[in-house]
Amino acid sequence: MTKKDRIQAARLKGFRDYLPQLMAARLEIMDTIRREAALAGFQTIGTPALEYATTLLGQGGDETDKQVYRFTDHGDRDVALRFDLTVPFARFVAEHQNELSFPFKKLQIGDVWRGENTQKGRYREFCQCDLDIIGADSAAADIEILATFQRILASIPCGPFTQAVGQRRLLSALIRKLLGGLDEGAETPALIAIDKLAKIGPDNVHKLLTAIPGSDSGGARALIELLVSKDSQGDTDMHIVAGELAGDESSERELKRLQVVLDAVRASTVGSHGQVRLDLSVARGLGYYTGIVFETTLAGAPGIGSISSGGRYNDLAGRFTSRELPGVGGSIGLDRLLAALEEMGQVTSSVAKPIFIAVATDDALSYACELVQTLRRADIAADIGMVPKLGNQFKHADRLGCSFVVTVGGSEAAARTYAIKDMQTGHEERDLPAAGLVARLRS
RNA sequence: GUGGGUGUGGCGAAGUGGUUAACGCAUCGGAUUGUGAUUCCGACAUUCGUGGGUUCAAUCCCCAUCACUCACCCCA
Repeated sequence: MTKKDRIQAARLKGFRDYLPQLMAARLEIMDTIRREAALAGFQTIGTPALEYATTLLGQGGDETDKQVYRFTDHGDRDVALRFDLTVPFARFVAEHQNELSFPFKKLQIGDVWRGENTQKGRYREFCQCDLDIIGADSAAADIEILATFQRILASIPCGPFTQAVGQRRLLSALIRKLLGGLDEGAETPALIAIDKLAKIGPDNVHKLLTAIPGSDSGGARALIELLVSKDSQGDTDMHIVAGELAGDESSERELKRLQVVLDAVRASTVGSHGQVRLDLSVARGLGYYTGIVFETTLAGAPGIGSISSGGRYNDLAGRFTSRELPGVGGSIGLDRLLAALEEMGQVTSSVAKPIFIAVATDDALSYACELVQTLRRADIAADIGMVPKLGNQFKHADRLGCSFVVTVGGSEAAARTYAIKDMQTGHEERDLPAAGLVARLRS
């Protein structure tokens, strides 16, 4: 085959390969998430990567619909790759509602696809880890979600992080109260503008707000003022918010519940290197949130943006069923988190290095295989030399990072002995009885 | 979709209008056919993203195109 005929080995933009080191770190994070989620009583589910396009489209607005990978399959069906895990979950719940018992706590880890432009920490194929509790509109459910995300991130070596918690209904109430008579449908742009407060600053947000039809400039100023003012802990000042919304019964209820939730999450995550911050300016663009919303950023990688986010939604499955199922949940962007860890130089994994069995002469192969199996049966990771020349086998063992190399040849096979070399010190012991190998390595 | 940047071997990277395109890392082979990481020797780009133009001559100049990348938008 000439060079011209060869196909250029290349990946699609936004799609990644994972070399062993990165993949090991990735799997370790997944393990942590699984472990913590299971400890908190979340059950793992799975859904297909491909769904009917009608299931997925029309949920997040035009912007997201445009990014959906959509095509016609071999049976002429209009299909699409899932864009997130939440919408397929809504379909899942509607379809299996009689087989689930509520409240249902769910974990789902899976890849999703978005055909948007790539950027640092943003890919077209990436893994999300979603935790949701569906079938309960309670402070307890909100607490479980926030606290579990806290615990998970605290178990990952990602350094200090901040979980900023907002409340969509309270924010809406403030917008209605202060911005005056907004036109129909003008609340969403107001939310989006406020969401940018931390990023573009008060003045720019004020410009955006006053550009919205029906909004009041002085009110916008007051709203921003209120959102920016923080109490001694760095939280949005609850007393000011309470004063502003006094007399509005439902807001007072929401406020009280929010206080309970924050107190409980803080109490249950004492000692974690993550902190919870009340920040009512956290709004999140997605339209379906109806209660708490949250966004998590790492202190060590601010440029990466949010690595975990979510909130409460009270009728997610409404498109599929008449049954009203309130839920709260969120997701961790595994690949974005990994990008952050890479940026911080924190990609580590503690995968056990195997004991390497080097085969000095061909007549020892069967004996070497026997030793390898003995080690593996004893739960000790073991690898075997597969290339000619002992030197090459040692070189390979060295590159794998093996601490010990066990060497066997014809004479060892006959005597059922082995030689073992400590790769750090270079010291080798010979003629040890094979029967003691497992015990020798455990010591 | 809009704006900026960059394209030289697996990776990093030098280079110049003119005969063989530095170097480093990685990889492979040997020195050393029962012992690695050190050392030494050797191999590894008919070619500088692609197409066209200028020129006696282009990796280097010009045009186009594509790819990648960063930012905006949106979001994990």
